Amino acid sequence: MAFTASAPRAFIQQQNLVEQVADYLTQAIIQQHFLPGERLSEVQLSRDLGVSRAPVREAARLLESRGLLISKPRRGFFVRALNAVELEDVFDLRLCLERHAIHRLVERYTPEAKRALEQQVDVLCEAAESNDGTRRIEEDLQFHRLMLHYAGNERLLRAFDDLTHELRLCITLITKTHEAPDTIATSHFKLLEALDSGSPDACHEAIDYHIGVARKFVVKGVGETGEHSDEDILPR
Amino acid sequence: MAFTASAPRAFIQQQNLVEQVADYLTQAIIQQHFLPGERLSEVQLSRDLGVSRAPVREAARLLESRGLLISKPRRGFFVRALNAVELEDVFDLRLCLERHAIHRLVERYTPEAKRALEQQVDVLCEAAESNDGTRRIEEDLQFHRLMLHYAGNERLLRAFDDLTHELRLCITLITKTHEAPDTIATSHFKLLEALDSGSPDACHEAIDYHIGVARKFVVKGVGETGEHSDEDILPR
DNA sequence: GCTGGTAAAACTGTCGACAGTCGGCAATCG
DNA sequence: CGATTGCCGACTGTCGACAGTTTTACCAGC
Repeated sequence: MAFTASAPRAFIQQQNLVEQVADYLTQAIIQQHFLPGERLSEVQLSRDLGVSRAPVREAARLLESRGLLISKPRRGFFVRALNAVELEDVFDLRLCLERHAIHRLVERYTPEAKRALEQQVDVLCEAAESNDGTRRIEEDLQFHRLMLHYAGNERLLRAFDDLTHELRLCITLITKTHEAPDTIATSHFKLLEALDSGSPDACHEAIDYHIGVARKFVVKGVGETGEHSDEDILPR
Repeated sequence: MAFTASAPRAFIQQQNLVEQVADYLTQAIIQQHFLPGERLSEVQLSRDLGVSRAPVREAARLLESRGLLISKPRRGFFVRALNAVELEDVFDLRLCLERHAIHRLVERYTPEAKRALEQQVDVLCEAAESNDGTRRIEEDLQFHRLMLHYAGNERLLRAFDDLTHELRLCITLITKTHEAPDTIATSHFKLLEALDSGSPDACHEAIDYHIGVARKFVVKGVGETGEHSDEDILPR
């Protein structure tokens, strides 16, 4: 059941200011409009966006729960800054979640799931050829969301989504240097092959390889920029 | 490093109303003061607690991000109700996280970690003999928090904490029927033994057994009460 | 007695304002 | 000349109020 409502992407027009502000802030943070560690003033934001402080506060709380902002009592909200260790942790958790997911998925690999994933890989390959880095990342993530979805544990998917926000935070930050389109394609095809084989071990290996590649790629990127050395979050 | 500050439990007195309201709501929900699916009125709450609506709203948002409340636009907040499927999902995710954690932990099982875990098992055993169900659960969860902590991935621990709120939601709800004290004890001793053995496979087996027992216990409880049949969240 | 529509009540979303607090700057003291 | 203390500005935490919407209650018609 509930197949029709699969992979929902919030079609409903969000009229409430809170979500609008949250989206604005998310985009601004990801696009480096706000620098990591920077302090966000509520009054400033409410003035800039033409709304009162209440929606701004609620949106900030939302972003805080997503790990994009940090709140210090009586000090305000600060843009989250990830150091190398936290980045490793994020990818380690991702590995944890996706391993589990693919193990579940291979046991219930329906034709519908297979079709959906293959279709998404097509979309992804197309996106990979384009120059739109954001779209490439989103389609990539969408593929993994689908995997998690068809694994049949909605709570697992939610945990992944929570993590995704932090992934975006650092990925978009780094990926000026693009992954080669064919690398992306083959990397995902291997996952499909492993699923087709029906072997849990093959799946395990495939996902380890897949995420390992992504991890190295991003961690290397962080190393290059050399920012965020050892200390935790910047604000004081 | 940072060993001394491990497992911090917020010494500073929390003066802000938001956290106070959040704590109040959390307790009220767990203790079944508010029934699953019940609607919470902001004005009512603010009147009862003697504060304005702003802190109540923010606290509700916080609880929403923790999965204890559900917000429907223009409708308000509702107490989350878990059905059997969602409950299975929660335990499946818990298994996913703890498996990963214990695999990491067994590879870096320091004497300090060993000592801390053993000490916590002692505390837990003591709590198990008492009649305080809440304390028993909290000490049990604290043991697992410690495992996750010493596994060395803070993000993994956060994911577990997020899940914990939902666990409390259903566990406290069910566990009038107590687990036998000796069951709790041996169940945790097996985990320690597996860690001592240094064998990942033994750890894997131990944690699977451990969580399997807890899962059966809770799921059975839900089955007994017979509530929350199939449909998702109650509101409407 | 039941159904459909209308009006009142209650509630959420949003706003502007006030008070307490924190950080920074300058003046004073050693 | 350096350190400490007091003051000032800015900002967060909290509050009460207003507008739009949803729910409920009531009444007329069948």
